[in-house]
Amino acid sequence: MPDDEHLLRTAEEVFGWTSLRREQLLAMRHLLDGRDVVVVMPTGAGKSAIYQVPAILLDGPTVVVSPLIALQRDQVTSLRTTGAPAAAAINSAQSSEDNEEAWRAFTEARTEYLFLSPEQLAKADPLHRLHQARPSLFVVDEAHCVSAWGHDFRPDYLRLRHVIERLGHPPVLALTATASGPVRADIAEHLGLRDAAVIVAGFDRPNLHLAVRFCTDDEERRRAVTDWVADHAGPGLVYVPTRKDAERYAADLTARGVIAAAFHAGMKAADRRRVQDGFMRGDVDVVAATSAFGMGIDKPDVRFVAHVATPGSLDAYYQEIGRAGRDGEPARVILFHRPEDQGLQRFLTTRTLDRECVREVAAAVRRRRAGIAISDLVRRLEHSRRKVTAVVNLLESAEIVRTGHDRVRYAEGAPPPAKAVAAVAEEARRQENRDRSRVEVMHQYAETRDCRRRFLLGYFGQELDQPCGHCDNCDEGVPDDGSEISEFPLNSVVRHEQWGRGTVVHHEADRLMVLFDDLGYKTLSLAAVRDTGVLRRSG
DNA sequence: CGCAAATGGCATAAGCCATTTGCGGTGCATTATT
Repeated sequence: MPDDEHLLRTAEEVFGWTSLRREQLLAMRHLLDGRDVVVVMPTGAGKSAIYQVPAILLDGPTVVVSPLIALQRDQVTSLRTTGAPAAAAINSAQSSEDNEEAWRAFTEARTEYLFLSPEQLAKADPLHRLHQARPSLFVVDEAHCVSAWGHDFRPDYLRLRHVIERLGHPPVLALTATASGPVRADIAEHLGLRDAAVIVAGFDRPNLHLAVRFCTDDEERRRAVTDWVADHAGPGLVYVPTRKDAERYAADLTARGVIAAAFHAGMKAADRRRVQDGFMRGDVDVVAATSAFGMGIDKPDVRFVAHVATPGSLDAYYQEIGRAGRDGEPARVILFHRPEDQGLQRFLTTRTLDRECVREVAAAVRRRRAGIAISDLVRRLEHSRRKVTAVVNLLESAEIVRTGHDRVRYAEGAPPPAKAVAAVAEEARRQENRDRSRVEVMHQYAETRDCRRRFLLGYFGQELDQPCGHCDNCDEGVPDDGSEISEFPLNSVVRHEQWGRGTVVHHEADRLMVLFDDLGYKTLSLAAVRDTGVLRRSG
């Protein structure tokens, strides 16, 4: 029987789905063929189905890496309402008895879907048990976390490629709702995907009206935001840059008669749950939140998402505004912008490299000819696990060390530890520059006079040849000054004499924005480019 | 980098100004104490 029929029949018999979307079917077919797949698809479009169905047809259990325990729980619960085989999660929120029982069921092949954090997979024992169960499918859910968090906050995300290799590289599926070109490449690279099929559904959300309001000082902005929110029907979200602002905006809004609550990672778990449940039920109308709020929130009727200050990248911004208007009804997206906000983002993207720690890790690895496990490094050195892991990751991308299936070894011919520090610092600097350039693009979105949707979609590699007619700049009338720059069309590959290879991502008046492979995003003046001839098309 | 809180200097004293200092976002897992 052909794959499609198998898939469709399983989808209907087990899950009750009478049809599958073209992209879903395509991704599933690749997985059955043993191919790695990256899928970028909006929330609610049925991303989970892409692994849930083939999991049943493939002989062996499915491992799902999920960033939040709450998400793991949601997935297990939702699978249990279907006719699918057993699902379980293993994490620190469960008792060790429950975890042990889950492992037993899994290794005895009584469980089809197992949900885990990347941190679980960084431990030797869980990895060993996983290996024994011979999983036939490896899924990374919310895969943008690999790129967004793996480089510093949750470095075990960058260790997943070794986990995948250890498991014999079963077909890997990376799922996310938001990923620009470089983020997709980052995901594929750091998961060690081989010739992955990349399936990207459209990014456009035409029902969202996009706007930016410029504010000169903080007090003016507070008034503008509270006025605006009080004037607009919820449910809505107000994203703020700090925990303190979350509290303050929630209080200000409450004083204005809005049923509002704060949400940030500094709150007690019980309070967070209360706010989230209240928002889902409709008891809380507006949540003033830091970036902690949102993953796993799938509320269809969010009528607005307002931002106090720009987040660190358009990727993050798109992720956050994507929570508006999922029901397809009109929703408003507005950014209350102050150029000074960039300061915080610059601070947050600054990587303070502990050179001494790098030297110690490098030296410790080098002493062990046979290699050393990260957990042993942590035991020997006076640094946190997170820090040691992040340093190993940096050493690895600077090609000072290599990782086998469980140990880190010094690379043959690599410079000694004292010199390795410089190479690592260089690598860290490159990453910082890329992050900074993304902060800069976010800033340019806020200041653009072009159609905002065109800017946003261009960033994600999707061309919009007409102004959208549904953003503040279009409402004002986008100057039609031939922003087509014919010699460097959108998405064309270019080469700069100093900066190397890049891709054109945006045109505006007499400027073009190019994403360089090594440097990140840069804005170039067309006049200067024409005069000097430093930029050429290449392919 | 930008902002707010803390500190310090002035000196009839209290409070005002200038300067310095500290802080700023995401979660997992683990472990020692109530």
